[in-house]
Amino acid sequence: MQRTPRPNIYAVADLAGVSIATVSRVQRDTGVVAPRTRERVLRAIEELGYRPNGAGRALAEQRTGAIGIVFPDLSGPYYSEVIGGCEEQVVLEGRSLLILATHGRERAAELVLDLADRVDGLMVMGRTIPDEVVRTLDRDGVPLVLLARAGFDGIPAVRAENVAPAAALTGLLLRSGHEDIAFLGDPASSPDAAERWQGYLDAHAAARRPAPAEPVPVLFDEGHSHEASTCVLGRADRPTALLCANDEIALGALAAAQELGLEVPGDVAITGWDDIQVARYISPALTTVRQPMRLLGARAAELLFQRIHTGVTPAGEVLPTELVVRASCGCASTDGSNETGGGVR
Amino acid sequence: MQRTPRPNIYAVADLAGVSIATVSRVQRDTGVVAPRTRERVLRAIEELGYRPNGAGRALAEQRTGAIGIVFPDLSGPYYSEVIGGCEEQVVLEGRSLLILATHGRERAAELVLDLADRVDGLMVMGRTIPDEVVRTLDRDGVPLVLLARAGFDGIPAVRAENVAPAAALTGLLLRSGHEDIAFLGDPASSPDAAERWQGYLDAHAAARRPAPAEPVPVLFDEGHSHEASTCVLGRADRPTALLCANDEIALGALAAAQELGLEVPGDVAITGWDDIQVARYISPALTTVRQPMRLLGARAAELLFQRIHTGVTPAGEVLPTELVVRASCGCASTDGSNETGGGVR
DNA sequence: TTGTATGCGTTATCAC
DNA sequence: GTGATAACGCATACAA
Repeated sequence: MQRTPRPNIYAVADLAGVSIATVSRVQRDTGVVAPRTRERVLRAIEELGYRPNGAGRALAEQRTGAIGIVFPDLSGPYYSEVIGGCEEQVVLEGRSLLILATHGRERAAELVLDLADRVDGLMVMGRTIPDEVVRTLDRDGVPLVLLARAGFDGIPAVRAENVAPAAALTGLLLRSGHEDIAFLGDPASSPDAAERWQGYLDAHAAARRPAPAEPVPVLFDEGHSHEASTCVLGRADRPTALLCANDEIALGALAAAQELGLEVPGDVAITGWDDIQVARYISPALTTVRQPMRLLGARAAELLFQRIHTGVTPAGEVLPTELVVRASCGCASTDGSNETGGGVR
Repeated sequence: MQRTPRPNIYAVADLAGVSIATVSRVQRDTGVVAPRTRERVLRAIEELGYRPNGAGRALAEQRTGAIGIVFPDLSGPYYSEVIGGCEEQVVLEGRSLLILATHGRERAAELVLDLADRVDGLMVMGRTIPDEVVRTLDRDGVPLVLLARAGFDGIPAVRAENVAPAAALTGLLLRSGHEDIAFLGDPASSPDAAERWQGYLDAHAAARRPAPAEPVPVLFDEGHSHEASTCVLGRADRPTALLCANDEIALGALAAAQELGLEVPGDVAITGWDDIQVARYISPALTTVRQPMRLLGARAAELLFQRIHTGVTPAGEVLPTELVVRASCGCASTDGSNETGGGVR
């Protein structure tokens, strides 16, 4: 295997009979070059198939041309949608997107710090890394935008509203006569779950209902939810409604309910969050809260670029969500679909 | 905003009272350093919060520590699963993953070439870029692995079997008495679609059935399929079965059928491909071909690393798929689920 | 055990 | 218009 070394700027300069400065000028279309010289250089570039080395350029320009995004993991439609929205903006900017999933590893912080040194800016989702690490990066001058969580220390964040729609959804269930609503999700695992739990509490307080039970701490995972739900719904004093922190959890709960011979929503009402594709196809169709996942990624990227370009730190954003009432909660309006909550806050 | 420049290796060396060589040695844990010196250097690194600059390192090491993956787009569970499998391997290797979606842009080739100069190797899916560009990259010495397509010019590829399971699925429909099976998918749009169409043809030939109609060229998109399916199923001489090139297409077809008041599978049988999450939740449950999406990404990454490390070009791989027979095709066995096709070829 | 010096491939600032 | 040449930040052969 004859490793023909990739031609560098010197090879082009030699072939064209000019200096590397001129090659660079032609290549980047900066500065003035005589038409005939330009022609020669272009021919040489073409002939050698020259393309500037990324590392060399990055070093000289003091920018990598890439930005990074960090997730806890990549499973499920949510992350892929966010990535999609982000990627689109990134390409529009003529940059590249580096993605990293920490999978709850011990080394997570280390991996993120490493990534930070290969990009011009970073988007970090939820609690993938400790706040302390985020602060370190911020102080180091790495442009940062947080995702799906509140900002802090002046670091901007893009997120979707949680508390208000969670309260609205809970209120809907309460008004339908449910007195024992269980919350499935782990407030400690993500800011999203925490805020939805808060909304659940708020609704109970607003309705002057007794303080409800503790949350059932399940991960955003169908399998895990299936287990936990089987346990919760198997009890004699089982709840009459499950407010699930996302759709995957709701799916697991739905499966558990059906296996236990429980009718949904007759015996137990179930709601989710995100409005993933399955939500409207499953039977009964899932009542849920739709959040603009693509937009979440897109806006985060836009804010990041704004920050990189102007140097000023933009304010964060809270994107509106939409309550989607379907059959699974037993409170469906006549047409089985309803919208509310858009623009709250 | 006081832009404190990030400390470089010289700053650390100064503070520790050593040369940059020693700092590098300590930092990379290469070479021998006196315990006391090491201690001083580590303290300096800690104090300054030093982390080596990616571009500088990449330039000196002649490797970026990143690899890239190129997709046509990022929508749907398929791509996100492939990325997930890939990302896992990449992190295991201590590298970063760059992703790029071409979205059928004119500039696609340009974007990919640009990406190629920022990574140590590239994975390219299907027909995202012309073969000619792939060849250029290969000749330039960029380690390449193709995804979801056949290899060529000695470039390795990882893909899942298509022809055999498509033929098996078609055969199943033929044996169930279907005489007019339409193929929904565009063989020209992707190698996967092309091979599935080929399997469809093979099955007809093997059964000595008349040459079937031309494929209905719909994209891998639910909405687009919905339109096309409405048209196809609205005809008086509508087909009695639809072999859809993937599950999204099948979903669109299913919706169209139901809107037209057609029973599935009674009036029209429908099959998909991929076995995405919705497939088993929708009603009727979708008969489909499960392909190991995560594994596809993971194996491609592994092959790429093998290539990068050893320099030898590994052979490509064809991963087994699994026929999942559910209700939508009307040929379900007693338990409504069946498996076959694994390991064919 | 440590330091010096060179190279990695660009960009950009000066002279000319 | 064009060409030397100095950064850019790091790794490493070679000296000491």
